[in-house]
Amino acid sequence: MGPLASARSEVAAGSENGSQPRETEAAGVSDEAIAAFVGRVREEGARLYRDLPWRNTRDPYAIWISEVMLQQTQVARVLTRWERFMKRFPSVDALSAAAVADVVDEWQGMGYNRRALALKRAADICSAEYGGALPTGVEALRALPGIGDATAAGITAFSADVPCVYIETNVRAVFIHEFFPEAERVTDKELRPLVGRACPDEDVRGWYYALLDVGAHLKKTHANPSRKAAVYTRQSAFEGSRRQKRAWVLREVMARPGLSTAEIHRSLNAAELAAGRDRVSGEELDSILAALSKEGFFSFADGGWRA
DNA sequence: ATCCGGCCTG
DNA sequence: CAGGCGGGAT
Repeated sequence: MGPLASARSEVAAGSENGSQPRETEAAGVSDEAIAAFVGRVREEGARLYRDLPWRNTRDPYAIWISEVMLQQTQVARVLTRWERFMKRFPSVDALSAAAVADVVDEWQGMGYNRRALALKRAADICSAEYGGALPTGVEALRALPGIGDATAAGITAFSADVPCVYIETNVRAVFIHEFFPEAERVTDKELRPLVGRACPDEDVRGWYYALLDVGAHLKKTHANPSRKAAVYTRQSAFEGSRRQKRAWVLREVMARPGLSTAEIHRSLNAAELAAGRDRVSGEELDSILAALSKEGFFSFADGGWRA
């Protein structure tokens, strides 16, 4: 029995449950249909293959960094940053030895700065507990900060070629397009058995590259099928948002360590006014500083904020 | 405006 | 389960 036995039997069991509304649409998919689908994706994936730099390594660390960067950041931007990051922090131990501020600094421009903190924390754990290597297996990876189901499976598939259920937006797009064409809302719980059944025992890495490439292509030629995923949510506007101010405050403190709250408030208001927006209340700035401080980006000492 | 090879917290 | 979290490319 391979590691996906549970996913496979889940489907077998699910097919006897006629009360689920979508059984007729997807869970009743035959093994032959899955095999045909796999063949088509493999074929189209070969034509659409993207030779991305992080695909030319099996180093779990390098792949981990790429997977975290690719969490909600598009390939085109990661392409401009992955090698630079790898050069500056070439290994788990190098990342662990670095200062938090340097990791956050390197991350600037990637978005979702929390990922940099999680990366650094996970590196510390790996350095201390796993001798500077990443743990193996989805479970152990999943336990590290910043690594969820998708990233754990991605690292496992791409570095170890071990069968696993890797579900992210491109994979969702392909499976929804193929198996849930009429559905309005598809949950990962519904996708998981199918993704598990489709995953091969060998060349897992090639299989998921094909899925990613076909999914990315699908979104260019069709309305994004991932929009029908239950987890799909649209984000509120960035311009003028708290998130924008928060990112601005972090950059400001990184650039000019030791700033007082009042000084940050003054320059933030200047920036907001220059952008044609209202002043920011002291309460909002305090709240932002408290959040950034609590999350570990920086702290207050000697009258100023610094990383 | 849309959306990105998601994760974490309440 | 909902909401917060970046910022650039198209």
